[in-house]
Amino acid sequence: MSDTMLHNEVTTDTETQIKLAARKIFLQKGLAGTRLQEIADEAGIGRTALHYYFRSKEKLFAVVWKDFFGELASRMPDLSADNYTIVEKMQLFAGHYIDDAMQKPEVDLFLLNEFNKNPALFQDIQNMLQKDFYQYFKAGIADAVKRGEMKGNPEQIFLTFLSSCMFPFAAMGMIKSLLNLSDEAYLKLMKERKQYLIDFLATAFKG
Amino acid sequence: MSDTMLHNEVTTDTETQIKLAARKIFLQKGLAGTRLQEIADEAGIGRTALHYYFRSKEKLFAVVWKDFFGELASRMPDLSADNYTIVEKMQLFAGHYIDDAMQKPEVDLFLLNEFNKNPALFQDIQNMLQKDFYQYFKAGIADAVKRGEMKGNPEQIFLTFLSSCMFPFAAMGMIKSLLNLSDEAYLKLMKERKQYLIDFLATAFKG
DNA sequence: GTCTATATATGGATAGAC
DNA sequence: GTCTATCCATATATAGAC
Repeated sequence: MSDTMLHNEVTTDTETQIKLAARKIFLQKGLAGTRLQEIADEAGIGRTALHYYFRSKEKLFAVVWKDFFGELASRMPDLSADNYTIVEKMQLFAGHYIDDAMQKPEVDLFLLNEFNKNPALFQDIQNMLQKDFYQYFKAGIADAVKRGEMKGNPEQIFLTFLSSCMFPFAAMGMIKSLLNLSDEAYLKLMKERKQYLIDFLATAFKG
Repeated sequence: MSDTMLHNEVTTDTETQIKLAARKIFLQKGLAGTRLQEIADEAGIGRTALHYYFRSKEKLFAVVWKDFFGELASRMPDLSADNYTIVEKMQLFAGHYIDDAMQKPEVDLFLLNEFNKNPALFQDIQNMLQKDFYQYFKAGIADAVKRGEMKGNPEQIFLTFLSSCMFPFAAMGMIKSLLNLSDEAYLKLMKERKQYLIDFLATAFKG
């Protein structure tokens, strides 16, 4: 309680430790699968002390979820410049996405699960990147279709595009089993996938 | 205990009821997320009575998992005939896959989760469809690449192919939120996707 | 303000009633 | 053979100790 501690706390204070621990466990196990005990152990704190800092498991999850989503914006490169074609923007996005996902491959399946179980979570982040992200690409794709540069329903094209980025990470466990890959071999495959996807996107939707 | 009941039991006996209930709940919630109470309620039986029919939760899951996988073989059309090109085989598979997945769209995310959490589950079904399924398509794609009919790494092509079939169902919740779709609109989009994918696969990997 | 002892609920499994 | 009363472990949350 000394005055000297008042505004000097670094990012290693208890509250931050808890947030980091919670983030790690929630990402691995999801909301329902996470036990507060695990978070407490990871944070090096007593189990019930968590309730002092965050009233409940749901409250803690809500905080982590918001932090987490702000950070996810890094998967969205700056596409505001008009001197890119929609295909180039898709290539840019795919490249950024894979670079980022390779650092935290658990994120993709986590997102699918939490959105699936709790659609309300989407409301929380409407103002962040998601809604714009879809409308942005859909409009660009629709334009390209009109000009005859792409073939097919813009919604379907968008889904195929998103699938090709997200699925290989969301399905990490299945892919490792199915293709019989070690952790290293899997990461190598994902690294190769960056260039593959950029090449693929250049022509895939021309029809 | 009368003799008349011995071999006459239909598929509505308690054991079958439990299996059906377990299948439904496990698919929705996964192994870890499922509470035996829910299965018991769904089956109209006491909670602890489950232990009489199936010794433990894991045993019950194992039974359901096997049944479930046998049934999944329906997503694999007969591709043995040699008079199909690999592209035609991919189109056939995609069509069957979407028809089947529309009947039970929870299956895809369930599979991703269970394979991710428990790689050992894969061993159980090695003799069924999966291993062959991958090697089969990979070999066909590699041949097409050699002949110059396709461009790119066969593994990446396979991943993109699988992504385009599986992801739209695995990400159902996210897609409904992101595209702002009702249940009906989502199913309509998936129905359209069948023809879209068949058209897409015809040219997507030509490079 | 920070954390712990304790309460309450719920999950799964066993032993044994009918 | 079928199901229930009960046990034990674990989960979250509160009240209160320091």
